[in-house]
Amino acid sequence: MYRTHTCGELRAENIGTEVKLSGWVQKTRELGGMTFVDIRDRYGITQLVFDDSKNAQLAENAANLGREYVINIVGDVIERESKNKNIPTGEIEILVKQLIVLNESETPPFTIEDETDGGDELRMKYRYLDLRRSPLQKSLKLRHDMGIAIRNYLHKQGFYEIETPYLIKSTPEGARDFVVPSRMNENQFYALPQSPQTFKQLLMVAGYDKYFQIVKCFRDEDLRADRQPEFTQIDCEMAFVERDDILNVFEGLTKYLFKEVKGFEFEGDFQKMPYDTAMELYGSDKPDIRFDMKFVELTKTVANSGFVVFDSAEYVAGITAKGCSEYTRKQLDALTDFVKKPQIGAQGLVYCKYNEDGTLKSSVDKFFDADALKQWAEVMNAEPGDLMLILAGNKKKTQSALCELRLEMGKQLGLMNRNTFAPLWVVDFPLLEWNEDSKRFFAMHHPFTSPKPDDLHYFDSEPGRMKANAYDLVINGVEIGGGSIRIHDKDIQSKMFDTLGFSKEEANDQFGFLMNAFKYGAPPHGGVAFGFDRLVSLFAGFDSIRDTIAFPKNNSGRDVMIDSPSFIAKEQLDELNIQLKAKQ
RNA sequence: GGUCUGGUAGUUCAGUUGGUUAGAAUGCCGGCCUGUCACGCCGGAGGUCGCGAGUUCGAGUCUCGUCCAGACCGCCA
Repeated sequence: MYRTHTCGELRAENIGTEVKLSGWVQKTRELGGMTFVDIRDRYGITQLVFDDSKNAQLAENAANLGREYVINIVGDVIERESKNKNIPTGEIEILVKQLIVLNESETPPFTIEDETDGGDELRMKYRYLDLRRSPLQKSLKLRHDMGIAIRNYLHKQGFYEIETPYLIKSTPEGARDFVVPSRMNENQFYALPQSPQTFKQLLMVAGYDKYFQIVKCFRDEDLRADRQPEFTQIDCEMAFVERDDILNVFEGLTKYLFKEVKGFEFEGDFQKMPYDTAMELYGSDKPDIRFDMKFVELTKTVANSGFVVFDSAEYVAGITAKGCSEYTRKQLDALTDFVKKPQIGAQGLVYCKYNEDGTLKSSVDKFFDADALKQWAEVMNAEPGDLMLILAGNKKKTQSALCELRLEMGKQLGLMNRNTFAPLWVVDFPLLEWNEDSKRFFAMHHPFTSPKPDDLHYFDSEPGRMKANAYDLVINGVEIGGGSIRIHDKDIQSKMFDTLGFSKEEANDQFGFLMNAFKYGAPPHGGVAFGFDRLVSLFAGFDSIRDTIAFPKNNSGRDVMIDSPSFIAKEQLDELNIQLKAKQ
């Protein structure tokens, strides 16, 4: 037996008992005749004490312990002479009688402490050491707790967790597939699933009308702080439901998680906002509604002034930053530089200060007199003390630039509190997106998404006008997940493939199994998938999802600890009948 | 595919206009220290300035290339 207790549980009431502990050496503090050693496991830290005058050999052995040695001790719990109120075990210490070194350790390349001195690169290379640190252990515990809560909730609601295969079939739509060669089927490849989409629909056809799975998905696309090549979804599907049945269940799940795991309760129902409204008011399909600062369109208000930037613009809109009329020239220049960054892409920024004394000062006074500016203020709901920031140009680009500016102002004004949670459902997405390069429509969500029934008649006349019965859950400007009511009618599905430019043969080749299934009584169904990693990082207050994952990959999709991906032996390639091509 | 930022001691960083032997903190090693808990004090070791070219009398510093890491744009149904 290695231990009678963990390193985090001994308290004053244990004084006088003999205990056995195992753990890692956090730190040794030698004070001449006396040595203190902190022993750590995932439950906490306990102080060991060695007294030279009582056992000189033992004290010397203790003094020779290095950081991260794995040790096993037997000793008596005693009351500390000087207590430490900062840690739960601070009232007691262990007077050690026996010390066994279970394993020595090299000095780790960074300190195993809450605030480590290690940089990201090093921490990733030695991830198993990084994972010893308490913030990471808390993060993985949070992830575990959330997983359990999700399973409990959905189980109680009558859902079955059903596994679906990882080795599936490559399909042309959507993200790039990760591909796996098949040895037994020469020159053929499996693909790893981008999501279990078609399988969960087949489970609906099979009559498992409430399905879920906490499941890995794989997409071979470029990465970001909140994107990994393999990530985890809470994947769900229900049959005999309409949109609001699904929203209710998963709004319920979201509220349950916040309450169980964070002790946070939402008031009332989540807002439902049509996509068009989200774009108009926030310039984004995932608006951060922790703060207001909505867009106000000014295209008509500012028309025909002689200011060519506005006059020639398809779209002019602005936001009102409360209490910012005192912004200095330097701050305004910085905002202008911000919107002109290539990533933001605006040509310039027009501002108008509504001064405390009621006067108005804009960067375009040459073209607009006081009355005109007053009218801006009225339309934009600005009051003395406020600052109006206005962008103009192509509608789509200007909306997205103004969205970035709004978020930047929210950041500068401290309106994006990590402990505030503002959820909403964005609904009624466009069904299709026109792609200019390939001159064809793409499904905005995926090709199995049902059009809104009222829009079905546009299929032949104006497909681009159709709205989808699709929805996203957005919290604090993060897309937590989304879903849709699916097409369950083989004729509509076939029409959808037509519109997406699939020939009958292609559709049959790629998705024939689904169309076939739909011939045998497919129930109306729909579902949702939440990004589990993102949800955990939102709960943990992280900017990146990486520290919610035990072994994440870096920016380039590499695991720097195991050094993957890697080359494989020629024999392996031969067996797979694969020949590598030299890079051009 | 693109834009930007960074790479100097085990680690985190500083390093001026291109100029003597590249510094600090921390960690590590040795010594002292009986109530520390960021222990303290004294001493010591520790450097391919990412890599390769170039400019120069002289490059950590300037130029070009390249590799690595991070953030973002494109991309991610």
